Amino acid sequence: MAVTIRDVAKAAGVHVSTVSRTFSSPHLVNSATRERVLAAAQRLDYRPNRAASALTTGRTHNLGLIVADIANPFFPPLIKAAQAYAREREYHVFVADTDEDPQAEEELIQTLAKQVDGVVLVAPRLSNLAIERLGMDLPFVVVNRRVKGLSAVLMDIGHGTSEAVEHLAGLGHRRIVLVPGPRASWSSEQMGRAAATAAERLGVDLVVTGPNAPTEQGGVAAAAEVLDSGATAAIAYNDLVAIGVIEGLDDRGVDVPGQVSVVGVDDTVTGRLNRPKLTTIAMPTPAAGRTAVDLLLQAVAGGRTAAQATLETSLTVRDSTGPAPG
Amino acid sequence: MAVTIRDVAKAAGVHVSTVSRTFSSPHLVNSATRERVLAAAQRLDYRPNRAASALTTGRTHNLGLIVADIANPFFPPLIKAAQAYAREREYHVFVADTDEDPQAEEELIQTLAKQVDGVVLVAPRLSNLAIERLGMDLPFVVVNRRVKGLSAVLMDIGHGTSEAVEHLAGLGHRRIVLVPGPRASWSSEQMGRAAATAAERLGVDLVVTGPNAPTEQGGVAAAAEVLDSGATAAIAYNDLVAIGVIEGLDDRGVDVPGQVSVVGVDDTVTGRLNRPKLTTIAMPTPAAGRTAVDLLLQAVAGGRTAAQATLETSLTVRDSTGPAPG
DNA sequence: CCATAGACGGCAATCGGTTGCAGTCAATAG
DNA sequence: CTATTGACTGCAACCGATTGCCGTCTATGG
Repeated sequence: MAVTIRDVAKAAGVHVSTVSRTFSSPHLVNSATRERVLAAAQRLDYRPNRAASALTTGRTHNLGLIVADIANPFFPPLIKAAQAYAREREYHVFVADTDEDPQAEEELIQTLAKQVDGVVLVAPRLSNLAIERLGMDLPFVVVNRRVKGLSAVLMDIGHGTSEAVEHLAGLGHRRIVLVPGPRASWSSEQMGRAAATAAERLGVDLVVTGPNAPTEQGGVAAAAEVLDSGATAAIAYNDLVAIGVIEGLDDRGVDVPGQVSVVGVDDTVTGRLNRPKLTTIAMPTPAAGRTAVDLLLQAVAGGRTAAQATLETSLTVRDSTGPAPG
Repeated sequence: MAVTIRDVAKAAGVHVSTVSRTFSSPHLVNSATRERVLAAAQRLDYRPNRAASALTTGRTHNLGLIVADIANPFFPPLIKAAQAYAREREYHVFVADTDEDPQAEEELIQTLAKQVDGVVLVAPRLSNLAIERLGMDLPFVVVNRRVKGLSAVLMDIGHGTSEAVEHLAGLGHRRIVLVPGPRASWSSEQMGRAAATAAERLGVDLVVTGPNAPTEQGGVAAAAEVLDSGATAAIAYNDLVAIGVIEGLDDRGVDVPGQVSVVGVDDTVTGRLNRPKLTTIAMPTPAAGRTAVDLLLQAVAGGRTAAQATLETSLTVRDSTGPAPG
């Protein structure tokens, strides 16, 4: 039914192995022969059967991309970029979603393992130990996490956080409250550290609340704490939390940015379109997606090199921050 | 290296064909034998190689899901649901993104064709003819489009649109402006028709502007036309456009919903978190994703049955609509 | 003019499962 | 007691592409 390598071989008057070589190692076949084969392939609209080649070579030309929640606005730009970049390199991407469940994550990896050449894990929920173990069988790249022996892409929230603190201090804020995410989050930690350093350097007070759910509700709930802290500016774990905080403050009749300034993290569409437009620490998610695929393909092709890439973040100032009141 | 069917056969003391049958047609093997095989498989942590089975059966157990733009907030919930539903049925999903380019779409389908059992096309940009042609080789399901001979999932925007018009008329608006999307959009057409019918029935004026880009910018640009129309309420092509319209009106000092009411379409997070919270026609995107996969698997398993599923939309009232001024 | 290296391309085994066919064995009918 | 049937299970030929090995042919050096 479908056109196979044999049909092409017959049409070009050569052996199947020659056809195979024309595609996988062209330098091994005489250019005249090659032309003939390519012409026949073209004419018959031949397309190699990847399953067959996967069987012999062990390379599927597929990658897995595992995220916590596709619908969380943080992920789509990363998925989009990773997928486009992979496609340019003749790889297809399975996208899967764990619904934030570590066990689902592990099962997913297991079933995916045989069908992909490698997997990108974005902000995995699994324990390091589990990931290391899985990493022995299959190349992995982790994003926003550090796991011994695996390549990693880290979005360094530290720099952006410092910028945010400087920005707020520059606007006259003397007391800033940090509204972190879930307790175990790597980026929450990074933010805390960077904010503390910057605050000390600039002589402003830093208060930390939380932990909070990384959602709008989490932000709404945190609004009370923000007010109690006596701070005039808040840096939230991500844009959703920031929006929640703004909403919670609004419910209490507190104006943003008039009375309290709020900074988000991620630079999602949602934040960009929010009103007031969110000042936010932009995460280079498309670059992270591309870099992750890049490192993964290196690991697939090359050897056990565990490379690290650190991507910078920076502050994007919009309308949710303003001069300190008074 | 990896555990194969032969290892399991050896461990269980049976022939490979028996192992194969224990998995693919259990009823053909004696239950005692089956137990033994399963135990051995379990012990060795055997996982079938899908590439191998794809080679003989022609079934890859993979599906393709093609959307215009992963980062457009309309798609992620659909992708998420489709993927989860497919996984329950032991299918994996390749997600790919055409960047709104019909040619990329066609190429993508071509390269994907050999590696999937079927493809879901969401709001394809290709011509019907091209899709029909491709559909001869591979099962397809189209979402929000009708193509002869193919299964389709339609989100009937008509009902939601009528509700929106009724809602606005009930609030005293006598003149409503429709802010449609791109000229060729199927749903724009549906909306136009439904809005006209409802408006006539209720005796309110309906003005149509556009066409507009389906983005925030498109909405901002359309704000002037909205004002010129003299309408006190607008129904936009989607949430992004609605947000743009609100922003454009705000720039001109027009209050929403005080002076003009605005209704969006899609019910995206972005709209939900907008301020004012968007009144919107909710699209059942997760259900559409599931239904599409469902119909696709039917087409894959069964025959050439072209089923149609129509999903209803309905109005979700929030804060961007209010009583007509005056 | 002959030996030899190098370039090319054919041969066939192989990857891991699947499946039509046939053989074995015990139970049942006659 | 024998023929027949049905339930299992083994055998081996595939699926489509890859690749190590080897033979052939030509060009080149001595």
